[in-house]
Amino acid sequence: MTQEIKRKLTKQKLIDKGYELINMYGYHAVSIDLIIKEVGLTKGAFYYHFENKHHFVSKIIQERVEKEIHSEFIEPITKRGNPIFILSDLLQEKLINDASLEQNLGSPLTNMIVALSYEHNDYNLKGQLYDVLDQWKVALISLMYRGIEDGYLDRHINTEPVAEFIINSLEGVRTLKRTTNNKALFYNYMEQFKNYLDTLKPAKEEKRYYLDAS
Amino acid sequence: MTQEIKRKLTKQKLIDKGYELINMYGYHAVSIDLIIKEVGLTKGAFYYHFENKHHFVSKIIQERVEKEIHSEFIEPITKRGNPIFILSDLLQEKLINDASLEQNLGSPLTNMIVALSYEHNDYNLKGQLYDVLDQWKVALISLMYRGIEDGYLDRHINTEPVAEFIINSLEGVRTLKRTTNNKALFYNYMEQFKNYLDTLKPAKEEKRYYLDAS
DNA sequence: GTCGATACATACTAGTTAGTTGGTTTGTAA
DNA sequence: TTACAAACCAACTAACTAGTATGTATCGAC
Repeated sequence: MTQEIKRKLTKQKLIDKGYELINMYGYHAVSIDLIIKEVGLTKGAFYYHFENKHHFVSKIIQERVEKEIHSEFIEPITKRGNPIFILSDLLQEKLINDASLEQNLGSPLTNMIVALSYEHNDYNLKGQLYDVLDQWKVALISLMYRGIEDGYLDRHINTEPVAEFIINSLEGVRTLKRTTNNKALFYNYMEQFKNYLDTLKPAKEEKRYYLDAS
Repeated sequence: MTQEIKRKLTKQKLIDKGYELINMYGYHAVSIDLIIKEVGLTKGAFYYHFENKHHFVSKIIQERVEKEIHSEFIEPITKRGNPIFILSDLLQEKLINDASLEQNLGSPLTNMIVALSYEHNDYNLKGQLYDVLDQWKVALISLMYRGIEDGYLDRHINTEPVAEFIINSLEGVRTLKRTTNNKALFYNYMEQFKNYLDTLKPAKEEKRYYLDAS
């Protein structure tokens, strides 16, 4: 048992440091030599746990990138409620309040996509990354369907384009944040993101009549 | 004269091939050896024209990335007219109609940002990339101010957040397009982008009263 | 306590990397 | 025509790269 724990700990240390460095500098800019030096291990340890560098980054994607999208952006929207509030609260939390969420490193998912989309490998890295995006999209669509059922969203919205637009804009702003320390970028984004979400509200024809009558 | 032309031609060939390869595979994945092999030149030629690889990519940014943002996204919006039509027409053209615009290579600007933001170098690459974004933003803000003057846009919109949101979402969708061949991603984006632009219209209180009265 | 497997460490290889050095051709100005 | 410089070529280097081969300490089952 002790042995198994130590093994998993070592493997995790490599994955964590690899994730950290690759997310900052990029897959090709980070050598295995650097990673093992940073965690105080050796080549033997690395290649005992991973077949090669592609396999390594594949594990990073599934152990860190995918899980973080799940815990940070999928799990929090897997509930009932007003999607407009759920989403704006979530992004407020992640972009504004949560300073621990990497502020200038962009989005790990996009970083990997840019670095690995045209990489020849045996692990279908591109497909892995696409799947993460797809799961995220599905979660957003589900959220919206519940929102429609409960009358929070207009019945006529196209859920898939909306889900994609949310992901696109969020991944975009996080990525461009890499060029600047200006926190206003996230504040400004939140403002416009909320404006966009408002377009999803039901067209309140009845309510408007009511208001106009008063 | 012949000599000067040939010199500039050689330099341009290196820049063009470097841009093409780096945009696809990334800065660190593309070696100088590969580039010169592809254009049929040698190390001597490369280092006659460029101090080093960082200087090379710096030139690529200013000769290709920056100029393309200008000609593709800044120059076309430097005119009077309804910003909502100008912008949706432009993106329709670039994302849907113009098949020649690289379809699955993402945005060269974002690609460079992801690859070079944390690169130690003597050429302020990060600042170069930030400046391109900033020029783009300024052009969008100017477009919106003209649109406000002419009554196409609401006087109360925050032009800077709106400009940033447009850039964020567009760079986002182009980047995520790297994971898939599905053209629907761009179609869906256009749909929601237009919905977002509609939020910038003037709040037609008079008109609503008029319509309600009819 | 022995013994084999586990979890590494050490030392190495072959290929690649950015960059350098010195030479060669070619245009051009006198 | 000569002479010089611009534009390039060819061969090299030192450092780094991913990956391998082999050795070793420690753990746990018996």
